[in-house]
Amino acid sequence: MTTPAPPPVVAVAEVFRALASPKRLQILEWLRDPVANFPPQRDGDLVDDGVCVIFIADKLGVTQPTATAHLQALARAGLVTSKRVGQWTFYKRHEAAIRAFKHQLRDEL
Amino acid sequence: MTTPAPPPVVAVAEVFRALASPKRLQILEWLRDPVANFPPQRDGDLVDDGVCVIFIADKLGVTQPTATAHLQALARAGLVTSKRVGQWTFYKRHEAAIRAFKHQLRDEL
DNA sequence: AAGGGATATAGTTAATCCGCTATATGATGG
DNA sequence: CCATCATATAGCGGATTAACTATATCCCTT
Repeated sequence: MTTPAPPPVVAVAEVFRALASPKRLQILEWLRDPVANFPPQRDGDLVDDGVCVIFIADKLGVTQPTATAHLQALARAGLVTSKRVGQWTFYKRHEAAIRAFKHQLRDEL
Repeated sequence: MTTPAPPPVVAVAEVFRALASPKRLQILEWLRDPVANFPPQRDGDLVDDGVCVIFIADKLGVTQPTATAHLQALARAGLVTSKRVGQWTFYKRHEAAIRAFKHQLRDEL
């Protein structure tokens, strides 16, 4: 499952819902600097492609399906994108969407 | 129950949780301009004191206890303050806390 | 083509959330 | 005081969430 780059139109409340979880906030924070927070990856660049699910699951201390669910929630909110490369799915921050969300808050909150 | 003015120290995730609800977002938006959004109030100034629970419940289309629960959630997150005056409890936005939260997001999100 | 590895999905359980009704509390006004 | 009004709390049912295990799918490698 690969999430396209253009930020999906998502209700503000749904973005907040995605952010209303310490685990998901933790993921977003780690993804700000993947090289510093995750081991080297063979088949994809940590920065350009993103981080594979298992690294995130391990570091979060949850099983792989649970990590997948968290990452999909973030993707539905448009905060991360996913990129399938072979058998891996790499997730990374969708910086443009995050920036757009912050600007929206500046006006609407 | 009156909430004191100084913004309580609240985990970011809890603020997001409070914001992850269309009804609560609606309340916050209405409270940006109480005079435009609510009828005149006899025993308290809409702007200075805040808006009473029943006005908000009616406009939200929920019962009074449900509105109280939403308002308490917002208060726990530090986004609104409450002020008891006689038999009324007036709620209004805690602008300083909201501003502080937005600044925090600018750095941390 | 077969085995194995990475991810996704299905299904379960416990916990939390959201709405309601009923009731308690607290203040006001005859 | 007593009735009433505004708010808070208690308690309940239905819906969602978060975690898990088990399994399916998909892709690579041999």
